[in-house]
Amino acid sequence: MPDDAVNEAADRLERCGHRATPQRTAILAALMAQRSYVTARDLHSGLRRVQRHLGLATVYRTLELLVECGLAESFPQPNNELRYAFCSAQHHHHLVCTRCGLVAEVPGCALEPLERELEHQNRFAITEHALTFFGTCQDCLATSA
Amino acid sequence: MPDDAVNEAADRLERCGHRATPQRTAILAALMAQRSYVTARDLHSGLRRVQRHLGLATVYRTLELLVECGLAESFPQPNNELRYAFCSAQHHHHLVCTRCGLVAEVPGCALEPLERELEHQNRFAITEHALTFFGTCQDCLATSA
DNA sequence: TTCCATGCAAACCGTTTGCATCTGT
DNA sequence: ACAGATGCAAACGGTTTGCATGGAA
Repeated sequence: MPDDAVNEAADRLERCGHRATPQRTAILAALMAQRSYVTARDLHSGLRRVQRHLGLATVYRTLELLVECGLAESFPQPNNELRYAFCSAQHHHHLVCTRCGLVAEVPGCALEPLERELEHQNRFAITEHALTFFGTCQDCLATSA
Repeated sequence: MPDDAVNEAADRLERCGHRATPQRTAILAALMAQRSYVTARDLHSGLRRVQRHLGLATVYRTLELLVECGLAESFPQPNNELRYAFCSAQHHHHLVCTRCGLVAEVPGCALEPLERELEHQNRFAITEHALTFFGTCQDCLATSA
């Protein structure tokens, strides 16, 4: 992950009124370096190699902050844990590989006509939606072939 | 909720190789009677009025069973709890009212052309997707007006 | 009789909170 | 000096599990 991308994200954190401390920057960089969505514990154990006294609570608090600032998204799992992925600020959907956990962003949205139709049919004022595609990524397809 | 709908669901449970015990049928009927998605505890405290010794663990185990048989869907919440809703066996999406929690099914799917396009663009074999719309239902719209 | 299902309580585990300490401004 | 941030450990809360009992085939 290039440093300037991390710096840009750290700037956004400050613009939201929060300090970009070394811990937070490290957590942010670690999250941005992931290919798949991860748990707080994943990040914590990875980062402990570098920052020996990093607290797990700090990781949780930072991830919550990142979500609040639109820098991360949380994916509640069926087994009751939260996985996090760095994400861009604009609207997007996700492709999740069910084999390796890779999460890719799909920019843009082609759902608006459908939303208008549903609103009319159901008398429902739609304000947001969540769309995630599950499947197998290119690498995993290659591995299994 | 009409009895025959409950019976039909109970039959499916048996076809999946599980007994339709009085507890399970009661939990199923209670779930089917909900307008919104509920927690295991919600169902448990509601049902205790009728079945005084119903165990919370039985509710959890039954809900897991219903999901397994395609009779219910679980909605992991950001605050780390699971909410459940009865659902039909065929593919559908959901409309969730963020004010009252109502969950409505939207039958059918208009996403297949989009999926084909994404598969091609991203070299990703899509096997499923989850689509939920959030907004305000008719009743809540009326109340706020 | 055998196997599945239940109720109860204890264990589990991811997450949150309290609090003393530390750090940058 | 002050407000925000951190680390540690304890508390929390939803969910799962162990186990003895109960019930249907």
